Amino acid sequence: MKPREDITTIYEAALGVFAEYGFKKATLDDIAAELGMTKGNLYRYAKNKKDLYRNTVRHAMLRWQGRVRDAIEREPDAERQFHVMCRKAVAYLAEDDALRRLLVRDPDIFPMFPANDPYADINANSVAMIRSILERGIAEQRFRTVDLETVPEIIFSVYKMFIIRMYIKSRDRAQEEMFNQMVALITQGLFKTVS
Amino acid sequence: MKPREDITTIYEAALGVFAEYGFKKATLDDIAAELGMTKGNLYRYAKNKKDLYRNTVRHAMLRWQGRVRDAIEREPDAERQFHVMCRKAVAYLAEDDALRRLLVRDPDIFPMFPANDPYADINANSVAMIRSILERGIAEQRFRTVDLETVPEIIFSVYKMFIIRMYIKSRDRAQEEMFNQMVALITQGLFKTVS
DNA sequence: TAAACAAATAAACAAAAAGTTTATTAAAAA
DNA sequence: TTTTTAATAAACTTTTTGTTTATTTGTTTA
Repeated sequence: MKPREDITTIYEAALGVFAEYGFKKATLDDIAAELGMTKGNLYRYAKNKKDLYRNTVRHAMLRWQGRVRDAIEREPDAERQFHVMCRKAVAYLAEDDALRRLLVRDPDIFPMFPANDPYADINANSVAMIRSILERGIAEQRFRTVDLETVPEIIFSVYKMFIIRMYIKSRDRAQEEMFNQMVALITQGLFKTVS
Repeated sequence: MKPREDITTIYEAALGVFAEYGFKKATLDDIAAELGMTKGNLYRYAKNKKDLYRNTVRHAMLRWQGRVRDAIEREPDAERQFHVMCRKAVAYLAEDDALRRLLVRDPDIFPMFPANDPYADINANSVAMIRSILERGIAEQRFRTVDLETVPEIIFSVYKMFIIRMYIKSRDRAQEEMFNQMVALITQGLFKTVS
């Protein structure tokens, strides 16, 4: 059988087109042309346009999340991990023009109300990542004891909100200042010794 | 009767939408929404979509041309006029993001072959402007005597080509250097005393 | 105030475009 | 060669979009 096109290249092409035109104005013909194939063939990789879009966003978000995860893996303690996580998450998003454009356009990616969040599983991973850092910090007696059910969720929500604010209103010095202050605030509330 | 919407605001809105999406992906609904009216009403201002597009481009080009004309009007002699014309034409285009985007997207605006040029009359004005500068320079005995039938056309064509090159391939230092050299070359060929 | 007029809308219509399905072709592996 | 399936091309369906038309709304003016 003819070797199947790597699904990642499909998502990469789709990401570019969706980011450029938005979901509505992007057509399957555009994406197929980008890939040098016909639109009918796209239906071997996704069951419809909406599905292709969702999986494309999912792919980009997972890559983003993966990069953050990789970055914190090498850090020696929970305090460093927390710090690096906060910094790298924005830094990597800043590098990914396409994902950023989608994030600004599509309110479903980071919804204000998490009910029916199409990317709930991915966001759950992020919350889990935060929780495991907190767990470790508490176990090592570097963090204050906090409720591991609610606090990771809250931290994630606040972080999400700031990212949206930073990019929907064009990123400027004032926004970054607020972001830094927010991270400092969370950090101070969390760490036993403020570093 | 209800006062008619100023045609300039129509063109301004249309310019923004056409520049953002391109002719094909821009819809009359988009433009009407931008103006806070319904698409049907647009047919009081243009006889169809293509016509609206043409007039929109025409409007933007005339404004561009007008600014250049204003800039050279105050200059004291033909040499200064020629110099300012060359400089201001690129400078004003650099300021007009929307027109620049259209110019890059739509090969009909500055066609390689002038036959069936939809903006022939506007471009003719530019040629005429160049010709009048040359006439004046020759009359004042500051320019060499050149053929006023062909030389203005040639200068305009060369200039056009450089503008297209500068913006289709992203504008960079090397491109600007070439542009400067071209202007210098024409100037040296034209002026009796090189300034 | 009422008639006249034009601008704007909303809805209808036609044509084009875009999403989806299917029959067929072609290319690779067994 | 046979089998398998990726890919295509074309058919089909639905939606969108360009265009027209009947109606409404708001101004002017007689």
